[in-house]
Amino acid sequence: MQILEKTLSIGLLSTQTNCKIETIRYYEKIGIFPKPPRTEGGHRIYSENHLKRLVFIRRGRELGFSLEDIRALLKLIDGGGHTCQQVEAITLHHLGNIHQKILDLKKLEKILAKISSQCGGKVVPECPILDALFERKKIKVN
Amino acid sequence: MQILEKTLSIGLLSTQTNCKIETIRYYEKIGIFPKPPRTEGGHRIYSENHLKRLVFIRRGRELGFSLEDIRALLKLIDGGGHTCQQVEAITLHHLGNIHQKILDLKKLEKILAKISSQCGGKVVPECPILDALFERKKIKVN
DNA sequence: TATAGAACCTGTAGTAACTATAGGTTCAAG
DNA sequence: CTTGAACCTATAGTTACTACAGGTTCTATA
Repeated sequence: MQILEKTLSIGLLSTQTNCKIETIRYYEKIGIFPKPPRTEGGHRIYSENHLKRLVFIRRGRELGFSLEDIRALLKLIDGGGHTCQQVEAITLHHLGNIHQKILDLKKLEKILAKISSQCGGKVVPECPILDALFERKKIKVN
Repeated sequence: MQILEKTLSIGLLSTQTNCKIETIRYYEKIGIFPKPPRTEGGHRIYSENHLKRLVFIRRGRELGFSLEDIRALLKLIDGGGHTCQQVEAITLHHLGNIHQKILDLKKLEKILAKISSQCGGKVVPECPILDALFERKKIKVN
């Protein structure tokens, strides 16, 4: 009884993971994705394990983790003896970043909305937005 | 009666605008900031007008405008016959982008917070965060 | 089995908005 | 006149890909 493992060409892996072929090769080049075996002619042959790992990477990217974050997570996984707390730490750090970014953007939104609302639509060079941009000091938001 | 205009070295311009020297030279290279006259030895000499324009660019960047947005705004200004509405259009477009980004990040925050909250701190490879990352389908957020 | 063309290969350059470095020149103060 | 701070150019690095160009291999059909 022979065990036949399912294999995938790079094109198939690409469509299954929604990850462009160039990106897969890029991941391989920067060492976040393992080099697969090749056919005689040099085409890459992937296994189910490769697929799983690429899904992990793409999912992490979707969730806004940097490739370095993901590299760290994969290292934990590969190491084997990882704690859930170690993983949580990376995640919480990332969450903090996201939260800060949201705050910054909200502030920005307020400022822009404020100066934009003063816009009268004049034809002459009298524009509160431009004035605000020429101002060196920051605009106060309440 | 002689008119003496105030001039600035690149270092002074840099400190006054909080913009690194390299960045100033970069802006010049990509054509968003005008080439200034030089001393005999080749050092750049800036005027008050340069200062004003650089403040404008930096302020725009602080507000999250892309350099291309800023280029467009400057073109309007330089053209002279710009409408406040044209300026508003660019701003509103930018505001839309910001708003979308906030929504995306909030969604992300929710997902991450959710999977992270399930974390028990186990030592063994049983971690809801990693499980979530290995999942191909998206996590539902209420 | 021959062949056409789809799929793959490598290597390089481009994207945004800077930052950093190397190796050299000019300026200003003492 | 000398010293060293400030300046100069040109190039490469950053993040996470994407997009070529120019060539080779695989596979399906006649």
